[in-house]
Amino acid sequence: MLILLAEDERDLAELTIDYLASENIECDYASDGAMAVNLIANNHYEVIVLDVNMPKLDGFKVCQKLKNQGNTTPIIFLTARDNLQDKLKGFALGADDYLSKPFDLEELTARIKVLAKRKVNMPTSFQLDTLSVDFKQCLISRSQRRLSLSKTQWQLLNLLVKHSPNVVDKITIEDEIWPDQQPSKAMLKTLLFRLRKLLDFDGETTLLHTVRGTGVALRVDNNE
Amino acid sequence: MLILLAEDERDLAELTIDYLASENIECDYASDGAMAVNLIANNHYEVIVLDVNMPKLDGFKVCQKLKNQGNTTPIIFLTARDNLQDKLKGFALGADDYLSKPFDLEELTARIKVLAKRKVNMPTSFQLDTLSVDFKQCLISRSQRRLSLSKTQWQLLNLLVKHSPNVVDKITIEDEIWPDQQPSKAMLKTLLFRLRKLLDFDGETTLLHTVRGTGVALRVDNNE
DNA sequence: TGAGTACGTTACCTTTTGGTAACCTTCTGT
DNA sequence: ACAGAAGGTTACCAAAAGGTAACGTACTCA
Repeated sequence: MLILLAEDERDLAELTIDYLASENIECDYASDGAMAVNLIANNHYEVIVLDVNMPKLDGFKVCQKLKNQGNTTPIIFLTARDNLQDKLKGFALGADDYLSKPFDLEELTARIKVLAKRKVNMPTSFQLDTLSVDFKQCLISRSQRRLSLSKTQWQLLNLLVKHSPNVVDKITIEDEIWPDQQPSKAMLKTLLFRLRKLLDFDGETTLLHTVRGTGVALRVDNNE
Repeated sequence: MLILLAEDERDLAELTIDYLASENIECDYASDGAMAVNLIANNHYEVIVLDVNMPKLDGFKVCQKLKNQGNTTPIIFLTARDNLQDKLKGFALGADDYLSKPFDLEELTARIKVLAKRKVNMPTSFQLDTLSVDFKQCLISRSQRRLSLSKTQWQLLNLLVKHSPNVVDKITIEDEIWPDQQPSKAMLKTLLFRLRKLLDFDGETTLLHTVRGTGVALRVDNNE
């Protein structure tokens, strides 16, 4: 699970990030409001933890901005002051939860998990040529024909879809699918081969294009 | 908006009810856990506020009971003790929020409103193919045939219904059903096997679909 | 107290997978 | 044109995932 932590006290942030990591919650980190807005614009977080007091843009402003953009990611505010007015302001702005510092890391974790559990959205379906994919349902078909992918194949496809029609380079793929350590170079070759066999059969247009020396792209390519 | 307040201190309860009324939140009131369970069975509340310390059945027990029945109404715990262990226990049981006494009525109001807002109104009944389920009454049948599920089976079914027709990840299921500690991996297998035996018998369409490497989905799947 | 149920565990078997090596084929720089 | 590199294809095997059955313990309820 990936969340965003926006908090200007570095020590506290570091401590928090370490603790959350041990609970399998990965953190992106912003040390001020502007950075937070930026990260949020470019990433998908399951929960956003916002310190109220931050340089550049305070937590309230960040929250307001998100809500104005129609962003519905759950937000937890952190505040140094145990100030009722602040809390109410936070809730009025659409906060989903509120913690006063000092807080227990375990409690933060519990609250993050509660919020994450109820959220849903992700890019769910994708169409390209005669290929259609629904990641939520884990359904995929090419020209009406239902296909069945293995877990790793889904991962790879997901990556390709996310970047389509751009090229995803081999390193990126390897890091994503085998985060622990490098597989033999043959592995990717084989994985790709197997996925290709499933997607690009018979008379179908080729969708999985190798870019020699770089990586792979998922797209329709009329002239080649 | 109608909520349930379960709290054994009459004075506090009265005060709270009055205040909430001024905010257009109507309260049903239970002075002990057993009464709370009773009221919940016969009414529909948008939020349930549970005191942890109550005669008959304490707040935790009430919560557990609800979750076992597949009830998903948001729950806020109240506790006299500002005790982290209690909080964590509450969250583990599926609490959505937690307030320590003494609390500000305005804060309680704010939190109630937050929870009510995002409530997704789990439909009380669900139909799919020849399967029909009524969560409120805990009734389930397939092709007119009445089935009887255990509480864990209800929990699982509830989860599956909530996500249907999407795939529910094995991890999600395990976290939901055995929040405390990881069961042996065989447990889910067996649970699923048993539920499947109940739901997908004889000539009925398969509704419980395993997605290898990922999880399970409850849906009709015509072409596979 | 005793039958019945729920549920955790273990064991066994089948199917699917993920990794590897070996061997082609195509491309590229010199 | 040729050597090497990059990529494609295949076959093989061990491990993982899943389905099924059976067993024992604990709990429930009369």
